[in-house]
Amino acid sequence: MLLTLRSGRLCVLLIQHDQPGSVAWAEPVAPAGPAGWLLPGGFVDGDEDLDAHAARRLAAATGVTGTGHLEQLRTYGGPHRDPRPAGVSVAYLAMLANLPQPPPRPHGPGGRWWPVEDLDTPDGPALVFDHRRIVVDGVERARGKLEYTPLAAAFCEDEFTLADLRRVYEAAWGVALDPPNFRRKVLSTPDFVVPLGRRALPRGGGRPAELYRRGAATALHPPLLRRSV
Amino acid sequence: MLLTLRSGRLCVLLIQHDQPGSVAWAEPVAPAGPAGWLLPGGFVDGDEDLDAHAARRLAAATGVTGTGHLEQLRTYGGPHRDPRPAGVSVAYLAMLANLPQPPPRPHGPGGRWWPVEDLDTPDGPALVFDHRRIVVDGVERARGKLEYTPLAAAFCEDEFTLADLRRVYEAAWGVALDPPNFRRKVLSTPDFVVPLGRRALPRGGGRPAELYRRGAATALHPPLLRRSV
DNA sequence: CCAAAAGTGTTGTCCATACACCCATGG
DNA sequence: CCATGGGTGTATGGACAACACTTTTGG
Repeated sequence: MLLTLRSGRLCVLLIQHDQPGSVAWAEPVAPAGPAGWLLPGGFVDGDEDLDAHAARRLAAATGVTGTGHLEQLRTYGGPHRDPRPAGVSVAYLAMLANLPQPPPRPHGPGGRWWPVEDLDTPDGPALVFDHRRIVVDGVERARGKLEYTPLAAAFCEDEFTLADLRRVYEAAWGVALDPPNFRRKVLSTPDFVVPLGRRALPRGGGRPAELYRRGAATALHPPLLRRSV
Repeated sequence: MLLTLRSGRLCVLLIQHDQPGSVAWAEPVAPAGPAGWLLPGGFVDGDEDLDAHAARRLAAATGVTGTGHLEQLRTYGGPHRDPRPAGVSVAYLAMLANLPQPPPRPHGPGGRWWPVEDLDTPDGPALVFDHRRIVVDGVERARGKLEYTPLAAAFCEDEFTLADLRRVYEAAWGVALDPPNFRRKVLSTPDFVVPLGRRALPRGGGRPAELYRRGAATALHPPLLRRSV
């Protein structure tokens, strides 16, 4: 399951489920079930480490290697989940910087980025099998992890401004954050970001922002809590 | 993977791995590898929901049904993890109130509760395969979830005092908490605990404590953060 | 000069910590 | 009466939200 930020909205990559064939990084099932959208996925050959397998797939699919973030989400299993041979699905969650436009589709069913907020609207995609549940779990995981890990940087390019980082939180949480306070909070969290001493190119009015890259922290102390209740 | 609190210490249930046979709730592998300790586990028959399967196993193993907490931890897979036929292991994590003494062992290899703090000491158990990694992951998951979920109540009996609850945090985190402040924090978190209006039996000096049961909250707002840094 | 975005300063409020103190029980 | 543990009150310090203000760019 791939998450990214596009036009200030948190988006998930879905594959149209209505024709046979496969794309470079996805092996959707043959069109036995109802039409709809599903998550890209495939099968493990059996004797490979799960994390390594997922990383290899992700790299093959997107070309992204060093950047972003990839982690295991959860394992879904049991009967009545999809018409494939009974078994379990180990879902992985990837967070990536804005990929170049719609993803490549050499041949086979089309894929596109869907804003997660559109999933439950009439115009949104209908997810087949238990994939809606997986997407909900993944989005909730990402939203939660933004609070206490430096995950937000995975949604940014290697060099980013604090406004870029703030927009990740705003998009994922659907809130507006106060820029001055956000800046102080991030800079006061040790090893969250590292200043590069350079500035971004100005773009249409406004003072150019300083550039940062991700720091070495694996957890945020203190966490950056979302205003709840 | 079963966690509980025994004598104020966080403990994990391990099975001795040195003789064939099986116990009611565990099916350890035949003694092909080195001697040591492993987590109880078994095999899924294929067509059952993973969560339901884990819950059924847990109930069969301990007799515990309504209380405690059970959740999926992570899936571990790939080669070189253990001599069993290649495949993946879906680890589940259960948190339970103090079970009656060492767990039952009708026949087969022995099991016992090990304090997690002893795992890396010379006197501690040597874990085989990748089970040490699983235990570390599970303990860390439990420690983290105490902060932002009402998980601590799962380690207590159905009716408990705030001191019982506090001792869960103290054991899991290895810190001492200030009883007055802990009390205020818990009571000010909506739906964390519900007062019963009764008191526990006094036990050897000291004022009897009020009794509580778990509330309906699924997440703590605000979280009960451990003092870090 | 004006608008827009980045960044700094300031202040009031809230909350957690630390600790003094009171309550209820057993010996 | 004392020791022990449960429960309440309270002052102080730190953190954060809100917002005024300065800086630096494009038009």
